[in-house]
Amino acid sequence: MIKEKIRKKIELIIKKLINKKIDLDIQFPNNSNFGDYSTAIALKLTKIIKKNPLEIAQEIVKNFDKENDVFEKIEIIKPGFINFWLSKSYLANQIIFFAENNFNFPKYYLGKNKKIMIEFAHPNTHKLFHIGHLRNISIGESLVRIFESLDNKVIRANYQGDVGLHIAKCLYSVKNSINQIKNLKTLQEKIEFIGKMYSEGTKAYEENEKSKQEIIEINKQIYNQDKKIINLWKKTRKWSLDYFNKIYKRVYSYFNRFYFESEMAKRAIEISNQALKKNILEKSEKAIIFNGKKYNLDTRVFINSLGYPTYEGKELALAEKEFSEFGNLDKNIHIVTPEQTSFFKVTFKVEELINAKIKGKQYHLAYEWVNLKTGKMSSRQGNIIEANWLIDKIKEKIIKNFNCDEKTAEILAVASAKYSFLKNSPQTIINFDIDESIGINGNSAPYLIYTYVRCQSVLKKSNIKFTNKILDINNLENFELNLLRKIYQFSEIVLKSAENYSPNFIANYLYELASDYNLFYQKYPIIKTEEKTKKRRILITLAVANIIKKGLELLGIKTVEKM
RNA sequence: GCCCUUAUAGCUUAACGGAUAAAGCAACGGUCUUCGGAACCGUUGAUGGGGGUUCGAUUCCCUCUAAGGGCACCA
Repeated sequence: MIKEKIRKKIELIIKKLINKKIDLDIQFPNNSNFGDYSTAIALKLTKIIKKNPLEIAQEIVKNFDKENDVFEKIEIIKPGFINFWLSKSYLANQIIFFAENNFNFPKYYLGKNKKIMIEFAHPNTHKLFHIGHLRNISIGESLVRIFESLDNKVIRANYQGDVGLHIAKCLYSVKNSINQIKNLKTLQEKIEFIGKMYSEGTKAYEENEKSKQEIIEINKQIYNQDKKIINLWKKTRKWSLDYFNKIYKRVYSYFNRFYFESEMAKRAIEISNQALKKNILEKSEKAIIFNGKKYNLDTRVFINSLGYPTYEGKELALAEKEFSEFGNLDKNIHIVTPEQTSFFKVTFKVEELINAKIKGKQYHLAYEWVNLKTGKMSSRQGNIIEANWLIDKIKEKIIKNFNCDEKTAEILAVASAKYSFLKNSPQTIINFDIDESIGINGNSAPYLIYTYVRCQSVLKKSNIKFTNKILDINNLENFELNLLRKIYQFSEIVLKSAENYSPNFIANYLYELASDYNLFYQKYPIIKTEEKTKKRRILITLAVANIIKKGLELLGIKTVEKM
């Protein structure tokens, strides 16, 4: 990585100047007039070295070994920026790698075992898989692929809630409508049925004291795997899981390990009691709690006064399994909404008090909600947007607007939905509007895929056989040079996405790359030009196509060859 | 009451303490005898208010306003 190279060289120079280590920022400037890499280190050093920043910059540049071939020039600009320009020949060589589908991804590990777990999706059974889950699974799937591309072993985990009051509410209503079950034919009908049962159960719970008591009783029965409810629970639970599996398949995800809340209860109680003996947890009003005051954290209940484990208690059992089933993990990334921040701070603390080895390895990636412009989604209000429904809707729109076949429309619809979530940072709340939010023009997946298809078409028509791939850098147009410089950045953008747990850097990079290519395509002939130029432009086209395909793959998005 | 987020153009969003705040949608105007027009170009338009730190703040700190979330037996 050239970035690291520059960093090390400057660090050495600075060490000689002031004998101190300094935080160096080296970046891709957002304006291409400022070179391929840029640093403001001279400006920062003015405090330490009492000199004019321009003088400091000159001192650094004077001692910087340019290695002839790699750097073309190094400029010092106005207040004290140092801008590095890569040479055309160096860029040309790099582009050949991309044209050969060799992306030179750096290795980036979150620890010495090179093994991480990403825990994502986690829908609750007996409920719909909605667009919030779709955002979650899109982010999770993408991060898995990004970390794998940087040479990590990634374990895909999914923690699904299959016990709890929401299920008791649902089953309460199911019991009252038990004779309807035999009329349910398709999986879709079954899912709609339990959805309806859930909202009826919720209503009964709130409006009728007797129903409420019954639901609480059912909840206990589920925990105890009571014969009175177990078969109905198993049956309806299976419907949900089948439905989830269909969705996972539809969006190209799979998991190495499904965890279920129902498998945690017993162990949760044991671990909590052990922690109680060690004074990590304490007893209060018949419950077992963690007193967070000492650590400036919230106080939370792990075992309730009836002796049942809460979500917190079960999390201890989950962590134990996760950290023991796959060898030594370096990091466990939980992709969960921010309202759980307090919950995770507390459970992480308790877990590391129980087992010091876990310390620092748990990470809560707080991704935000998808809200509706009309308000927050809530199953009680019945304004949930289901993931499948959304994808179907986009699919219809694509078929209507572009007149393409069903198979292509399916790929484009899934791509559009995922991309529209992934192009945003995970930490921003998305205010969702069905017509505006899922783009099929502009900065959208179909635009990227279209660009890819266009490249493929050019490549097919060009009909060039390369004996050896050499990119001729004579008479380079500025548009081409800009493209070379953009192409060059790909591997480092992937690294940046990993470092920040943010697939959106890749998404936005791909969009810029595709825009640059389309502009170039518009302005210059690729095939209808003299031989050397043609070969060069074909190589650029090949590199762009490969990067779009690979980049989308890292986002968990499929491409098509024709559309 | 205490704690945590968030506030960027009409709307939805980008921006790693840096250089002229970047796009899409919407609106308006243009490019077409094309290597795929699902494209390309142009115009209008923004950092909630007030302080501070810094050579430099959308980014860090304080404060006000507004919105969201969390703080013992829900998940």
